[in-house]
Amino acid sequence: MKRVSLKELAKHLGLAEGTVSRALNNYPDISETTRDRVRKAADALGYRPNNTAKRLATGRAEAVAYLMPTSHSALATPFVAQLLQGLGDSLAKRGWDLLVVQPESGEDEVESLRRLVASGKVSGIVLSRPAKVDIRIETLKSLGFPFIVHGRATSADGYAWYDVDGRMAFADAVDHLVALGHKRIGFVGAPTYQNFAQDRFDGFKDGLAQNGLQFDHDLMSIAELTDEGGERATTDLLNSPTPPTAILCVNDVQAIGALAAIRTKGLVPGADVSVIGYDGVWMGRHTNPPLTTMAQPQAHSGRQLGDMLLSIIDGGNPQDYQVLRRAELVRRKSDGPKKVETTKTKAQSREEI
Amino acid sequence: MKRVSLKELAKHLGLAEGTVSRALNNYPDISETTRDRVRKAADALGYRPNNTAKRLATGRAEAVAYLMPTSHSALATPFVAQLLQGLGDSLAKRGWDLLVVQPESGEDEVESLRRLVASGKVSGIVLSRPAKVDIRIETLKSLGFPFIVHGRATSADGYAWYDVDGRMAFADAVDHLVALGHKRIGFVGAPTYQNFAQDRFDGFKDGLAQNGLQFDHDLMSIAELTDEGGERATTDLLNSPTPPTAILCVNDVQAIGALAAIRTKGLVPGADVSVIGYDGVWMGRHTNPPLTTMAQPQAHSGRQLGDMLLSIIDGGNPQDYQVLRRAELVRRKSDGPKKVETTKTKAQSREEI
DNA sequence: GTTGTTTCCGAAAGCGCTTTCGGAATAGCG
DNA sequence: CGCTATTCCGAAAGCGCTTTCGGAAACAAC
Repeated sequence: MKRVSLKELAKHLGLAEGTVSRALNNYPDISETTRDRVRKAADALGYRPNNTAKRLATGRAEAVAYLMPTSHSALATPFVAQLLQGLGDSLAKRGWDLLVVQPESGEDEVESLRRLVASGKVSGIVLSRPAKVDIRIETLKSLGFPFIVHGRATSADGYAWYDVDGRMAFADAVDHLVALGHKRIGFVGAPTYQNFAQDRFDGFKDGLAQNGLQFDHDLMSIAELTDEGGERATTDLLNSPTPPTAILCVNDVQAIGALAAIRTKGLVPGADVSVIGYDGVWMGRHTNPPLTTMAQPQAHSGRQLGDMLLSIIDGGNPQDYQVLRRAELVRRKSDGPKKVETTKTKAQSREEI
Repeated sequence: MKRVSLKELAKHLGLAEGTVSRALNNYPDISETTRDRVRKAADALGYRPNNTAKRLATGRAEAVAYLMPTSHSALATPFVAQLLQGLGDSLAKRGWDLLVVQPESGEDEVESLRRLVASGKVSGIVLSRPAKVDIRIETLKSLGFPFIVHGRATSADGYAWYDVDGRMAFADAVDHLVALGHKRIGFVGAPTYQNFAQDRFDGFKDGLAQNGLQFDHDLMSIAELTDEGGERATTDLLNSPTPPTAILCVNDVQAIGALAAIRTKGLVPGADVSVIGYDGVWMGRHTNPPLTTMAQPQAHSGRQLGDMLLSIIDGGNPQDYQVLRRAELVRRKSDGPKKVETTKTKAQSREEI
């Protein structure tokens, strides 16, 4: 199991180290015959180039880093496994490595980033969940270091990103709800320092506007991105004097909390009040009732991110690598037409009978 | 942003490269005074050692790899984000790197592993989801390469692992169900080439035995580890002439499918037939009804894995690093006492009144 | 047969750091 | 004050590979 070095290989072949190296790396100044000879011997002896040495010599890292989202909520990371898988696939085509790094706790995020690029350990970086104005993006931009963002900051210029259009999705969702007869549509949102939260909120307002509806501050509630958050926010909305008949949640996790809130209020989600989430998490199929949602196109996002980053590292212009995908409505059971009567008028009509 | 090298630092200080290196690495043959001087200058100039060069010189990789589970089912990877986070934390204490690698598709898994250890890119490996007899474990053992397994193979000797006792958990679950009056307990399992599936099945049988119950082949069904799998298997069980009154599922995802199967059969999970899952996935709180489950102690498993691996790399005996943790019952709403009467006898008893 | 081109390979200088070895300078001892 | 221990640092040889440069050999043209 002891490794064969280039030197040994060369000695074995009676060639110079440099020659063997060039042969293996397809330099044009090596004849086909010796190139063949070298290759044969190489895998006969089981030669494996030492990556570390290669990196030192070339200065190329042949690796990229994925920056883990810092949020400590485990719920915020349902997709990272898939994403890493896709990234890995993409990099594997070149034999590159994938590093997972997280900002050291307590350390300045930017300092940590600088260290990463300075370390020379990677030749590209994948960021996720950008803030509205994300200092990491600015840093990397000013450093001229290759990177790509999963998502977008408010300013989408001058760097590469892959995102799905949350704004459009929420506008679509409002359209859908309006088509079902809803007029009082609530919004359960997240703090908008994360850009996606802002985006989706903007989409919500777009949707209202294009349907001639007024934005009503009482119909919106901000909460953290957990089921409990969604539950609390929804409860608040429901307790208002003029509660919404439908609620849009900034993501599925919150939406699931919303369903719970509605049920504990003695109402039935989908009938009494509609709920639409966003993400398309697998679990939505099994909630009570199954969750209608704006589903992200998950497939291969990791691979695409990887391919794009690779192209940029190869010298591509980041501007040329910006892809926006679209979410689509997956109807399940948590949305439905607006009830024609409120409970109050229903009670009245019963009395009339 | 151009990096300062050791050489430059040395020149700046008027010392030799080697001296500076030794000073920074706390060699005893450097006086305190010059050590101080060096340190000060180092961070005044913003010196960052080049990891690649260091690795080449020392032969130490200062990195470990996490081998992604090969299963292509996205559902099989709900925990990897947390796990990676924990691993990262653990490694960060030493400034080590975390690589994520997946077997190149189509390539021999063992060959891929050998390549990884031969590459010298990492000094330790984390494996997950071992098969009953796992060739990767054998390979690494015979290579004498430091590694740790998340989970266990059938043979748990001669290597380090971190696992939660699925066998015990399922025996406990049977106890619980028996205490609730259930006698016909079904088992929805997974193909047993993965050791955890075997373990849990064994635990199920243990539980039956210690409660004086007979194992009945008709009460068990094997399916893939998805919700659909659980749904199909449960439907089969329910359609048998003598259906179970309670069902144990090998994991929560299947259990969620089981709930669906029960509902579509017109029965109510938790009342007509009890369901208990395993894992403790977050979503269980929001299923219909909320899922009772044997929850794994998730917290910090990644960090613990990392710490253990580090110890082994430092020369610890793998045998000394085997930790078995225990799952605990989280009661929600999908289990309940066995109905005292079947619908048939219920009818009879009514007549008697 | 001389000069000019190509073709193909050897030699050697790094890449940035570690680590062994030996020796100068200082200290300790009689 | 001379002699052996200590302390502290400089020098140099790598780690395994890449890449530039120059030149020998082979071929072409006149």
